[in-house]
Amino acid sequence: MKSQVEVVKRLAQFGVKPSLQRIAIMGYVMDNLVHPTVDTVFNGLSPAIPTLSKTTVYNTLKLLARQGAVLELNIDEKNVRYDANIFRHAHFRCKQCGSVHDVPVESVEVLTKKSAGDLQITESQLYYKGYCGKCKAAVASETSEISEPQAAKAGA
Amino acid sequence: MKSQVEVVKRLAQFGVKPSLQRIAIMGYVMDNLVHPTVDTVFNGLSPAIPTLSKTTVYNTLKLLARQGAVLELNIDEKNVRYDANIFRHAHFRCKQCGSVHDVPVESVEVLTKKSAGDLQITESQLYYKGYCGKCKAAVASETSEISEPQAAKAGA
DNA sequence: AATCAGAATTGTAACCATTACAAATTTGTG
DNA sequence: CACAAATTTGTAATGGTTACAATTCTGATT
Repeated sequence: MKSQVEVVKRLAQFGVKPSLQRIAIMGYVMDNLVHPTVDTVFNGLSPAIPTLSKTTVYNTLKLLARQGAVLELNIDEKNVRYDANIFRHAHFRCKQCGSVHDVPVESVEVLTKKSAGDLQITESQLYYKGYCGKCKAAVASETSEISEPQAAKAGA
Repeated sequence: MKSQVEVVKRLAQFGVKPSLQRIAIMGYVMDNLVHPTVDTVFNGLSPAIPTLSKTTVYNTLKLLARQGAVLELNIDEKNVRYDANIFRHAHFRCKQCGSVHDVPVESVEVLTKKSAGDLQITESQLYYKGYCGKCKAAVASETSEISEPQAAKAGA
């Protein structure tokens, strides 16, 4: 549980004026580094802030992303995901269970801001896809076994 | 204009049975390497194939992507984009005009398939964002005009 | 050629994440 | 306290994508 002070500090650092909702949302994302979606954040805070509107969650996360206080991930083709870890790192999404994991980037220079030709680069994202530890085994056995074409879906 | 033979060859190479629509769609994407959206492909082919259904374009492009005959780009948060250039390269999207450009990847090893810890990586995408040559100048003059309190902070 | 099964295509109707918008509430300031 | 600006809220669209059932096409067999 991040202290309120740390959360407000993050907001201030990126020029976001604090409010009850903004502190709660920023705090939630800082506490839950599992790359939550808007719905996840909303459902997580809704009990504590019953008046919270989903529109506020949308707007606030967009604001935080615009100001650089959080990262906006488009690795999930369904929903946008948010990441309070703003240090340089890559992301991995499991094609089976949909979970998103952090991946350290060893060759940092590839992601560094720079100009390529006449393109002025301001941001970059490195996305990996594949199968996470839990799903790897299940998928492997599925494809190697002859039986059930669809049925075997091993509890993920 | 790619020859029909080349298009059919691409389909065969990735195990896609050819049909009038599939050849047209695969051909369009091979001819138009500007990372077209589903709508662009549909509008481009619609005059020549008046009976074409947008659902077919959706289904076919998804099929081609699943088989590896084209790349599916999620760099545009609005629409999925498709790329017939399946050689390893990165992409850049202009935050102003939305155009998507190819970017050669100098450090190829970062994008190579591998296993990171217990993650089995099968695909990767490197996305850059910023301002293209055309928009760079316009945006620069905009922000430098009168010093705005917001612009200074958001620069990061 | 006629038939028939499976595959591919089509069109319509949903789905659902996201945004637009206007009203209501809160906040800061004199 | 009062007023203006900023923030939050709820509802109503928007629009890309998918589900689904009906139709059409393909290709093998007779």
